[in-house]
Amino acid sequence: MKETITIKEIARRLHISPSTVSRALQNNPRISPATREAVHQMAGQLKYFPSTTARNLRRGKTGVFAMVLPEIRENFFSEVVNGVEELAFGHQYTVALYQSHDLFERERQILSVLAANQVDGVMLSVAKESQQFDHIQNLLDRRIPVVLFDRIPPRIETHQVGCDMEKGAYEATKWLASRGFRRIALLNGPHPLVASEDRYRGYVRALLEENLPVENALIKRVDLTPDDTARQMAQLLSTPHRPDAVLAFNDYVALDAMQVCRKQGLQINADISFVSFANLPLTAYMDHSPLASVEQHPYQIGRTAVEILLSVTESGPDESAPAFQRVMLEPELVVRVE
Amino acid sequence: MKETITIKEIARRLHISPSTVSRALQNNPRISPATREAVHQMAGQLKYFPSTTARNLRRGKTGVFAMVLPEIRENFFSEVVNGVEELAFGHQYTVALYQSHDLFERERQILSVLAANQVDGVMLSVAKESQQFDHIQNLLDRRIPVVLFDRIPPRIETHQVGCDMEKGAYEATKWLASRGFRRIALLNGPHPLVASEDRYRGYVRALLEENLPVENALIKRVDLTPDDTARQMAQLLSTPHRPDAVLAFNDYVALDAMQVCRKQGLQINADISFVSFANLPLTAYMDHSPLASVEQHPYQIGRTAVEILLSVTESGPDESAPAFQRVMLEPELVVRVE
DNA sequence: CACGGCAGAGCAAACGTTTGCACAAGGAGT
DNA sequence: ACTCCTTGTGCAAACGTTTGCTCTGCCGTG
Repeated sequence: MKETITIKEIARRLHISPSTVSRALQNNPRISPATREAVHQMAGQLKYFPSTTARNLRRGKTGVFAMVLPEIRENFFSEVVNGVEELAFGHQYTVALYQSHDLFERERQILSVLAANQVDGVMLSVAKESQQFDHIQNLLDRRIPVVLFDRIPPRIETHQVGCDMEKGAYEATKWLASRGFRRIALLNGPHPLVASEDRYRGYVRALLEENLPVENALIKRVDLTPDDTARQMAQLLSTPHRPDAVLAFNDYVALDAMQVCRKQGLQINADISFVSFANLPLTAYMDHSPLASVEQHPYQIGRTAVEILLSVTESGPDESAPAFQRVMLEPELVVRVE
Repeated sequence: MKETITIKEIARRLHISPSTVSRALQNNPRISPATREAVHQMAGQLKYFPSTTARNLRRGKTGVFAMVLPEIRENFFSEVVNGVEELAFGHQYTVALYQSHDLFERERQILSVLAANQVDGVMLSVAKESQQFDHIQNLLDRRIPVVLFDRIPPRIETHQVGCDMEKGAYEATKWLASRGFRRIALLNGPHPLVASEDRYRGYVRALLEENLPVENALIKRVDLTPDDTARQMAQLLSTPHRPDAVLAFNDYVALDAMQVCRKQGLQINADISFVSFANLPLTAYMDHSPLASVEQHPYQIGRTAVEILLSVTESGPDESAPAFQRVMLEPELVVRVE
């Protein structure tokens, strides 16, 4: 009973042509104020909504930005999405969400769907499994703009936005040193992640500057599962001189590690202290949270990613200047008041 | 240089008609195996991907389910999204994400965009501000299926999926009573939310069953902001006989309330205990978490919402039987080991 | 009076698919 | 030899917009 009402319908009722209606709705100056007004009124009266699909087909755009990330439930990522949605919605773009669950195969599948759907842009944080990146190149070959964020694989020529974790690790380590800690351990992330290397470099740079020794026994890598974190932390504690402070890959790792310490009877922030990355809001509620955390500004990362996509989509398609944008946000060391 | 390659292109190269190509790609039995094979091969070779936009226009579908919720960063909601994405992706649907930030006006805006975009289905958890629901009815009038989840407003004739919070509150309260607590307070949510009423009824029912008095002084409503929670909790503590246990609207409220108690020198789980809703994973890391929490199975809620949408979209459009589905999941009281 | 220009509006093609119907050729049944 | 299916394919319209071009008056200028 409810016929979808189109531009043609409006035209029919007003005894004018569809093209005139279209132009009137776009406030094209070539249409007389009188007709324009009439069209707008009729459109309102009939509750006309333009068909986005038809428009997309005509314009060769979909109005969709895709967001591909490992796990939406991780606070960091949902905060990124928060920023993305905010800005994208303001510019009439739809945000399509996809989770890789940190699985390479799933990531590949997702990107191939995106290629088919011809989205206008993709924001991607790669799965920790991913070691090979043809699937990304594939999108680029199809002229779909890609912004890599946070987890940025090497050697892909495209836009990126991240937070300078080398600096974050450096500052965190320096801060620990300035508070008198001498045996600072690093509970780092898995190897494939560039973010792990960044943290490592910052950590080492700070230690050297502070004339503290860099000891292999104090540096562990975890695969980001709670089990492995527990294992590695236990190892740290079993060394002859156990660390008096730990720089953890992120808050989740820190929390898991702290559990281990507690179980071994250590008092957090007294016997051993933690600093980590991410600044989870919930740690504020804890009795013994990490002393400090490196804020990565995920909301801002999300906004920036969208800004980049908007700038390449809205402006001319090519400009013959590829000019990939690479934004590196400044981290911020947030010290908790104890 | 990279021409988008279409069905016509394949047709041209094979000297057949576009319609034949289209049918061949759909494995239509009317096409001979030979041509079908040739088409598939050519498609693969040219890396052909069908234009989803064109197809959608033709079919009058978009292949998009929209997800509208207050805040993605709230663990409960991101867990729902997790379930939604999982199932939707498996059925080749795109999940479009929108946040209302608990603002009615924003919610209205979003739903009107969705009406225009002609999404194939909407999953909605209303903003806590929303008191009036014409915007939802609007979608329904446009024949867009709507599934309301978690925050379900009254008097809207459409699909719903929620978790029985009356029962959850009842069991939580009974459990507290069984542990010997006698002055059990309720830190409830805001009035407009049906969920608040459900909790209230369950709470009262349990108290009556246990022959405990229902005291207005022990029942407070918060607007879900930390400030207000702090205010209401302080009031609870200032009553002559302060409560020995608190049933909180959700974990966030519980955590904020616990902060207040701590500041007043009360020992959590000794002087005063908490039970709440949501079962945030992070509370597991806390030294003093709520004693128990009512798990609402958000992941399952998400899956169920998508199942409903799939059932109404995939099957015939109308069947002349409106038959709205209403699913009520069983909550689960999760008791923490201390 | 002729001509150029301009304002306002319409025609029709295009975007890439899908699909009802028509069509051709061949084989089988009468 | 005639019709009548069957099988495989093509024609063309449709989905709802957008947009380059054309067309018709009309006004002002020379």
